[in-house]
Amino acid sequence: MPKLGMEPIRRAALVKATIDEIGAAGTLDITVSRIAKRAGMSSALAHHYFGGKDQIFLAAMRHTLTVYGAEVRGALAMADDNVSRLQAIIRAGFTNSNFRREVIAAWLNFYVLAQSSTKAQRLLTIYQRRLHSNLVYNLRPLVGDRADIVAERIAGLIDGLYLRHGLDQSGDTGMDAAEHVLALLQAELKETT
Amino acid sequence: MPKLGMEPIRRAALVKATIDEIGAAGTLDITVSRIAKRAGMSSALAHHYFGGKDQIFLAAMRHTLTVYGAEVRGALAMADDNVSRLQAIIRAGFTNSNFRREVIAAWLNFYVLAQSSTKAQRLLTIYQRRLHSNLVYNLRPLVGDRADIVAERIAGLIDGLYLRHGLDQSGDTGMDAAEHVLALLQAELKETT
DNA sequence: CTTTTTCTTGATTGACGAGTCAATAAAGAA
DNA sequence: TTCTTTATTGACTCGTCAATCAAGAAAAAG
Repeated sequence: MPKLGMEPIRRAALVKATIDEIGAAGTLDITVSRIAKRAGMSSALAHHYFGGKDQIFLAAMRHTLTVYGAEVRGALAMADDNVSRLQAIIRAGFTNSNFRREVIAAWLNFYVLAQSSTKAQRLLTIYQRRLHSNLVYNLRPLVGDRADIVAERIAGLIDGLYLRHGLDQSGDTGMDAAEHVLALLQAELKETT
Repeated sequence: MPKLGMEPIRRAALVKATIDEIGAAGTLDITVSRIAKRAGMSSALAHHYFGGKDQIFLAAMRHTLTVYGAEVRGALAMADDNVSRLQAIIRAGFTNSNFRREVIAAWLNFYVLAQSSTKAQRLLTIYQRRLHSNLVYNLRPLVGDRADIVAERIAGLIDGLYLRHGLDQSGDTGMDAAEHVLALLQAELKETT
């Protein structure tokens, strides 16, 4: 009973299933069959729509990055001065939709994938550059020349907290983590007064 | 030409080869055969001495952690006040022996492994606890109640910079990264005066 | 000079998984 | 109705790899 226009639905289902499966396994070492089963279809169909495992992973990564990007843009729209824009950027990384076990596991594994896949690396670099330039743009008026280095530091802490949260079985919420980064921001702002 | 007492030599060679292979591949998705070949022996011998792939990985991880631990202890021995002890702890993570491509790749992959292997997680937790308590112990006299939270922040930044350096093809040296963390330390110390 | 212990590997097994293919089925077009 | 396009899967191929095994070779023990 083939209904037409299945492609986008299947693709979306597979992307979601991929992230969930990575989250459940904690690894990229998962089979196409399992992903397909989780998405409610045969592995052959997954191959039909995506061509291969790599491309499924890439699509999942692209999706994760897109969701994150949208979150940032949305948060930025509601802030009007530099400080609150910076806070918005930081907070966006720790919203409930991003800061979930599966999503964090996916991020971590995308970092690993980026070590061996040029395409994955390219995607990750885009994210990093966007974050960096967003930060620098809003930091410049506040800390001048130190903007670049402060941005590096903030981005580093964000990534580090993500990494640690992956293992953390304590009830640390995303907001707790965000507070760490916001505190760093405050300290850095005070530094240049 | 079997010389006696090969076991420790073979084991060490395999551990080193494992880290190098992970570094070269950027993944844990490497074969026992390749590791063995890199260490100059047959895969059968690798199995003979270690029993299985998991145990090879665990041994490599244990080794990495041990090297790091020794580095910290050595640095601590040469510092006498709290601030310089803190600086020593931080710098130890970024020495040339630790902050090399292969080693960073290995760390990153051990983080991933820890998501699916209880044994790996246990090892990583030990490292994290040791770092945390080292930091807190020396921070307490300086920042009082904030010690715990500041330690968390410093550890997070360290891990984050590691993570980012894995991809970074810029010529960022370990010392550049260490400076970031030391700057955070300074800012936090100033905060509580 | 046997016998035992340690070291070593080539060959093999058995499982698993990515990707392909041929076949089926429904929907729309002609 | 017949043809074409889209959707879908079970079965199969082909390769890879972890793990095992049987056998050889050299040192040490007796």
